[in-house]
Amino acid sequence: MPDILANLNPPQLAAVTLPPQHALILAGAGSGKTRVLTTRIAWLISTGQTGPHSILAVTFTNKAAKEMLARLAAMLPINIRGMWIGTFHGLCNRLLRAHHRDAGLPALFQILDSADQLSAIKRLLKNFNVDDVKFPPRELAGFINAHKEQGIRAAQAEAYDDYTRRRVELYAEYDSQCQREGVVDFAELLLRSYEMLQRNEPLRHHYQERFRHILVDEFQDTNRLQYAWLKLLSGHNAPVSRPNGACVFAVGDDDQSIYAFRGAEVGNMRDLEREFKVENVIRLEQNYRSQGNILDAANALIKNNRGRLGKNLWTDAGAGEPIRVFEGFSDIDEARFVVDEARELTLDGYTRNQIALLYRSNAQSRVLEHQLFTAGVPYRVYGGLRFFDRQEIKHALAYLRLIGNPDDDTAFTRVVNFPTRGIGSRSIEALQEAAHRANSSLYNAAASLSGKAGTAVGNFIRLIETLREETRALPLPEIIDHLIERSGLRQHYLAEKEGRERLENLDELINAATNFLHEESDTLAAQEADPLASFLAHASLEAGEHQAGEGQEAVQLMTVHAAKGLEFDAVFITGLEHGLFPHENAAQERDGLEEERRLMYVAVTRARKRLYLSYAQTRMLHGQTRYSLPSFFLEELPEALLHKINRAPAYSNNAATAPARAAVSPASGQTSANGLRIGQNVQHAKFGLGVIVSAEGRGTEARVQVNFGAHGMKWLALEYAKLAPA
DNA sequence: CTGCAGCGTTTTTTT
DNA sequence: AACGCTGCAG
Repeated sequence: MPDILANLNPPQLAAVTLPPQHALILAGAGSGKTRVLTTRIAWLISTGQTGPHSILAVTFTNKAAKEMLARLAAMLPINIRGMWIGTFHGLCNRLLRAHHRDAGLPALFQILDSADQLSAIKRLLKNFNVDDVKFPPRELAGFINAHKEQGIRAAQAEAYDDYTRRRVELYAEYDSQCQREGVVDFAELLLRSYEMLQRNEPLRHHYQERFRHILVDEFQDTNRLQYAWLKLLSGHNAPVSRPNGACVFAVGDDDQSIYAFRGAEVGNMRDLEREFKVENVIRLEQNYRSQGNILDAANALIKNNRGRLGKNLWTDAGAGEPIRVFEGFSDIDEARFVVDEARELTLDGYTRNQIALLYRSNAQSRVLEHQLFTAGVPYRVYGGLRFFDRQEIKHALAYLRLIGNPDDDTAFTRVVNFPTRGIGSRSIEALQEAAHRANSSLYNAAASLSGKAGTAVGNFIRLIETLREETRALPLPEIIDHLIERSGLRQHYLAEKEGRERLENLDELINAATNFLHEESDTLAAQEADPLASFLAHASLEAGEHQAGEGQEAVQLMTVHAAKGLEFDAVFITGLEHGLFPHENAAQERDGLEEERRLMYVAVTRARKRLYLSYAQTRMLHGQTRYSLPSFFLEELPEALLHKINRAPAYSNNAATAPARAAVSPASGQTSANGLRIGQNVQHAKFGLGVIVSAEGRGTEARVQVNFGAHGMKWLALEYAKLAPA
């Protein structure tokens, strides 16, 4: 056996070889967190302290789970099949499949992704004649999910006003609709399995006794419910010495908590320490990733946050290069710089895979993509529209879902008239009416209402019945192939102008099913007897990393969120503008700016050798040109670490032009007599530094709109306000 | 019932 | 700029 403990530093070694007890590992960026986690598992098993059967490891993404599995396979000579390694959602799915009866679910229950959930809610509102302006579906979805993530059912939800009372009612109705349809949303997977274990003592004991070691990655991103779930499963109230109950080994970094917006509670780290009586928190502070300047910048930045658990990363790599800062005239100009620079890097020996272009929001990728495309640089965009989110895929899967579970109204409404077969909104409303009255699914209503052939609805029911019959004995990929054909999907996209890519995606779906059968039969122990159900779960829970050109060397584009856990030789953080990064919406949220800062911290710490920070004076946003100030995060970095890059003015003469105004000239034009132009930085006695965003009127009427960053957006009369160009 | 044109709204991040 | 929804003509 290779010495798996070789080359661990002292704190890493201490963490890996900790005797059986609850543990909290505070692991800074690039400190070897994943390595510690996997080595811990390997050590527990290879020293004979425990078997694979007794391990439960939770990660946040499927990718992380896969990577852990791969590393373990390399470290351990044994079969790793018995281990439960996966995301919270994946593991809960597994639990619920195995005990669907105890959980009160049908064997083939299906999983709603966020889009499905939204359409289920829209349907609900329609059924109950609820005004969807007063109760926006998105908001209601957020309300429901937030409650579930705190472990609160509608029955316990607090209704502090009439409006909320109504929302709570709708929450309850939504849950019964899901129950009737045999579907489960993301949060429900967790809450349902939590309640099942809580209610069912034998089952709970079974798993408490089985899992001796529960290991959690990215612990700072767990929500209340996930914490409670871990607590329950570990039987933490029992003393550790007792024969049942597991040791919880949690690894996290409070400075990298960037999912508070969806219910993550950094406070879970403190709670774990207190409630699980963690005796000594182990800190991993040596960073093996970034060079000194980059790390210094990250440390300086994150110091501005309050209430940290405290940690200071260090490296024994040299200082390395300075951090390069670029100010672009426009977003296009910025993108050009980034692409030029990225090309230079490849000439200097950087491989394209090792160059990442990061941004705060997905919309920003467009300009970068355009420049990359123009320059002929291969690139790959992560996130955005996922494979399983594409409409053609969702349509095909909806047919598959209906075959497995006719009560799935979400699937039903999606494809009942796609491709169009003469079932319009009128018929669907009638169906909904009937289903509502009979308290049955749309499918049942349709079947009993128009049992006789000939009607459009009757034909649709017959189509599904036939599909079910014909595919009964077929392997999964052939089922999919068959239904694409028979449902008319293929025909439909064949006729559509832009349909070629969609057809390719449908073919890719068949491939995905084939691959799924091969891969999953190895790893997932094939304990889910029904391949259809498990493939559908896979489609809901997994982003679908099948993207074209995956093998090719390409520059990597992604949001900062998506970059967490990754590292690159060279990183560009783009769009460092006030209002964009930090995002303006963040100011409204509790501790929003601190979360933005952590996001920036994550971004900075992705870089190994070279880091670029860039921003633009003007940017197209929502179809309009916006003028903004540099992000104040830039000011939080020590000047000595930065190297400002200026480019020849001729290079950036393509700034977006703003319409000419009387008192204030457009950005690209000449400066007007009073020295002001749109995009001009100005100084105000009270509000400080700002930038002119727009202007109107002339003479004594002239007013300008100025963005003062933290002081907000102001309209000022030029006659009175003393604005000095800055 | 279908398809299209025009309109308003959007957008933070995602398992 | 892009998408989804509504309203209207065919």
